[in-house]
Amino acid sequence: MQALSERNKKILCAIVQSYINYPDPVGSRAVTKRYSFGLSPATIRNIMADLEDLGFLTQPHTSSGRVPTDLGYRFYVDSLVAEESYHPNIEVLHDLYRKLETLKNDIDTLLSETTKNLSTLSHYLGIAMSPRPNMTTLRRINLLKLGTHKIAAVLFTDEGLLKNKIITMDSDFTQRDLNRIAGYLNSEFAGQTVDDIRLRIIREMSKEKTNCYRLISRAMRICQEAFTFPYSSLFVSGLSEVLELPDFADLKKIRELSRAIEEKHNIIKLLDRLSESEGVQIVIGSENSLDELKKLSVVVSPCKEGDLTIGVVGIIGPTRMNYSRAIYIVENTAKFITKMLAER
Amino acid sequence: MQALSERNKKILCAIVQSYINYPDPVGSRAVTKRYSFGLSPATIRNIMADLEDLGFLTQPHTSSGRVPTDLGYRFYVDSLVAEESYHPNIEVLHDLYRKLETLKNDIDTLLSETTKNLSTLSHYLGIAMSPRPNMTTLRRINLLKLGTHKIAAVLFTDEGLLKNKIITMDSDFTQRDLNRIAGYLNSEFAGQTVDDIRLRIIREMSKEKTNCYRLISRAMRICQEAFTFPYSSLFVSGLSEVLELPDFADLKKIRELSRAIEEKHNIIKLLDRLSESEGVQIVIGSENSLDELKKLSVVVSPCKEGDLTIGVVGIIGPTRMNYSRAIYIVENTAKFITKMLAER
DNA sequence: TTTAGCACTCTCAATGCTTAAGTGCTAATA
DNA sequence: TATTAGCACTTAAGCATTGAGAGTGCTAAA
Repeated sequence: MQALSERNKKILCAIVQSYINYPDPVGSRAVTKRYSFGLSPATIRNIMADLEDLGFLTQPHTSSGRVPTDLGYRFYVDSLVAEESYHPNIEVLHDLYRKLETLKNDIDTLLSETTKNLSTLSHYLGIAMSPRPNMTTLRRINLLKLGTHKIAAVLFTDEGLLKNKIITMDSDFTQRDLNRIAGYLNSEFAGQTVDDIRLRIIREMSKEKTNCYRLISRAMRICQEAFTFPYSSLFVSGLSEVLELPDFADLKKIRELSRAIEEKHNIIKLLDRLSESEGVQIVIGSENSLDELKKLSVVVSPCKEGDLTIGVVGIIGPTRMNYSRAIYIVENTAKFITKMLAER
Repeated sequence: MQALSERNKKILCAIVQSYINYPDPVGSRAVTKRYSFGLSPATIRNIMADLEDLGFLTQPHTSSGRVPTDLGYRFYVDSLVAEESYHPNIEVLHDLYRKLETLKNDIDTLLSETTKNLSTLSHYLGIAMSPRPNMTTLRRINLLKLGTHKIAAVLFTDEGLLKNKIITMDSDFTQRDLNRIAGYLNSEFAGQTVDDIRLRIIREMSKEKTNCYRLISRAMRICQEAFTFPYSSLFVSGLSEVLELPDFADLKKIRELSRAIEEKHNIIKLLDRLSESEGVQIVIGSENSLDELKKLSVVVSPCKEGDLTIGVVGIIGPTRMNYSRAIYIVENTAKFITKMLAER
């Protein structure tokens, strides 16, 4: 079992390419017809058998054409340089995203609309996520008295997130109290991540018994609630788009897909991990650690402004995905969103 | 063509009931077997033919059992009094909703979790919607300076909604300016609905040229943005639940369903309309004005606290729905949510 | 008015048959 | 030695046929 010859690499890529374009297993004759390697079907057959032995291809059943394995797709994606594949014109993308300009102050709506763009462009599921509030850097906190025992905490972060929480307290506060507390919190905590702040609060709280400053002890109690955010918002759209694909022609596949996207929790974790790196990340089928995604591929890119991750955008689709196109779309979407958010 | 005899009504209901329990068209023999009317299949056949003529039943094809039409379901639902049908124990519901107690200050998360409850309980799609900010009554507005030219407007409404918006202005403001403007706005607008306020602002703006008070003219410009909310949040979940139903066994139906739930816009409008009435509302198949919903049924109930609508919860499922159970679930869910929100 | 009986209709699952696509292997060829 | 032509073999998929089963409508009898 020797390594891949240059020629065989090309043939492997051609097979993958062909399968991506036409949803049928590709046979030896199809390869000779669609690509001109100057080889006869019989030779291609031999090579295909070799590629199968190496784990790049499989046969759905004896005597049908070959289909790429996840390893095959991986090889193809890794050797994708500048495919001649047809992409949506950059202008089209530009126009689509220009329409979202007005939303740049409302991250959630912006991201949710972005997923619609992603899915109409790619015909796969569009996904987008705002940064987890827990990982963001506090710029400013304001406390507003809403009613007896009720306080609104308004958090504003470096990433441009504006989050609010209603807190119900045992004791009552005047707005003046709250201003002083907020002032204290800002001086102490501004510039730290919400997570770090939470940690510090827990430490402070344990010291609290011995703490004679009422201000601080009260501030701590408020914070404990204010800095606890239950979720990061994940937006998904384009289900009806995906259901048109031949890859999701049977009920079982659809069930799997729907389960995958209902477990937002898991996808959030995945995206969190993927958004640590830079640029477009691609996870193909079984490479995925999540069971629900083992038959799907994920193409995502973080939107980064310097070191700050201000969002993640991407696509989920079948492993038989037009990767070249998907990468192009995700890459440029990330660029547009980043630019838009940077201009705020 | 005479009106329905009492006996025929009972038989119609029995047929609908049977079809709801078992997903196969019901034949004359099945009726005599499952319900004891003391009549032979032949008689039932005659009656069924009559019921078909009256538009309550149809046959998928000559020589199969009958299936209720939307009119048939409507008749059944209207004559549902206290069905003996088996409902989830009220305790189960109670337990499920008690788990959401901690979310009562965060309406969006509360509603989103509620849809999950609704769908696991009913096996249909769970839906929930918070009131449109536009229709809510302003209790209080606060303006916070975020940075140069950037203001956060925090709105708090009688319904307990807390909304914020980031506004970018041409000119800069000090926090003192903003406080004065907010004070003015509160004295002028508190107690009015956001929609009314918008109207008034437009009127004020046209007078503005002649208005020499800088305070007011500035306030108006801020408001114009602050009181424009793009959407009302609709939560939907339970797709994978629904895909298990025999009613959605074929691809076409699933596509229709997925298109229906991606048009959130339309559903929001529908729910808005339905939430004006009180108690559980039921819309069956073609009774629905939306094309996407013409093959589905909707069971919803507003959550009302006095005159204030603080949310809508409900279920979307096939017309072949266990209405009795659905009504029970929706009714009690609405009660729990209302109670929970009233206790805030 | 109800019922039994019967011919008729339609779906559905199973069967067998044919076709088309594609393979692997062997032997001939450059 | 690598490539190719040829051929037997495998499998899925489409198609018509068949029979069973469920259900109907109608007629005539109770």
